[in-house]
Amino acid sequence: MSKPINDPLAVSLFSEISAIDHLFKIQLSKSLPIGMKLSQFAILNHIATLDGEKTPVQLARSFNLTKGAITNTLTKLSAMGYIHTRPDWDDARSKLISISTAGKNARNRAVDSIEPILGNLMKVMGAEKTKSIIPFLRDLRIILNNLEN
Amino acid sequence: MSKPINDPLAVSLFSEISAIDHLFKIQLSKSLPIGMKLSQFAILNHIATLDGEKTPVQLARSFNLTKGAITNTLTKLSAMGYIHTRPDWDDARSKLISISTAGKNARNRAVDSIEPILGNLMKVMGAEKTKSIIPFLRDLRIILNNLEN
DNA sequence: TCTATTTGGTTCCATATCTAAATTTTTCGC
DNA sequence: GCGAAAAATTTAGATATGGAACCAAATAGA
Repeated sequence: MSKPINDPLAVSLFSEISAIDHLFKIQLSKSLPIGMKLSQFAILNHIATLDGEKTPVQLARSFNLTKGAITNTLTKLSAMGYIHTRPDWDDARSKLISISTAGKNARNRAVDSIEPILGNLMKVMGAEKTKSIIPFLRDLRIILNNLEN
Repeated sequence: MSKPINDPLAVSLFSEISAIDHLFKIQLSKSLPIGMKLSQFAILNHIATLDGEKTPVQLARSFNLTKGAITNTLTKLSAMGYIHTRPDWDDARSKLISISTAGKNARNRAVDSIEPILGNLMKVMGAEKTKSIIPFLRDLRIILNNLEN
């Protein structure tokens, strides 16, 4: 027999996460240098913190986006001079993306700009408490990421 | 003096939340009845769980969207017969939105369809653990929601 | 080796959202 | 009553993203 549980706990969890994500993105988008969009910052920030080279396909996997979407965003980042591109000498089909000095500066400007908000949030929420939450979120993200498509 | 902290904890927190939100929405969108979109389900689910009437402006505030965006989505929900609309007898400028039987059915179909995923997630993550996380998320959501615009 | 398949990337098109601003109608404070 | 504010709609347009078709290069296998 069917047994619809309709888990209110899961609904609460994802409702809160969805709301937080939405609200934070609103704040973040206000902090970006003019001309830079959220999708662009996400990739720029990812490359900046990883501090290495990434191929478009790797980025597509990291962000769970299609190759076309990544191509689109990388084209814009390149037009703004925020990234460098070089061939992959081991695989002529591929290319490697790295962040430029201008890209680092733009990224840092954005991060500095939201820093007050982040700092205040951490102060209110508590660093220890926050730190204890992250593993849960990471596990959840990994499980979701491994679901069959 | 300026003291850029560049809080890696906050970066981790919002990175994970963003990834979770994105991944979950992918799964959810696959579970929706054909023709129903994510933005429509979000509103439908909101009205269904609240089990009352809402004005477009209230919905716009709940979801942090513009009135235009809500009008757009409500028009589509109405065209599909998922919601009812009636005048607000106390304020002729306003109107009240409620969910229809067809809307409830469609919403329940969607929820039933993701139920296996949700159930499995809760089993893996642990109901108690999840329950202990929610207050943190709710607080964070409230703080973000109260930030100056 | 030759062929079939897979993979990295790009392009093009469709569509989902959403914002912003202008507009209409109604309400409300004074 | 009047002017300001609020509810809802309309319109125009920006953005992001998926999906499919396509090319070129790599790779597996017979």
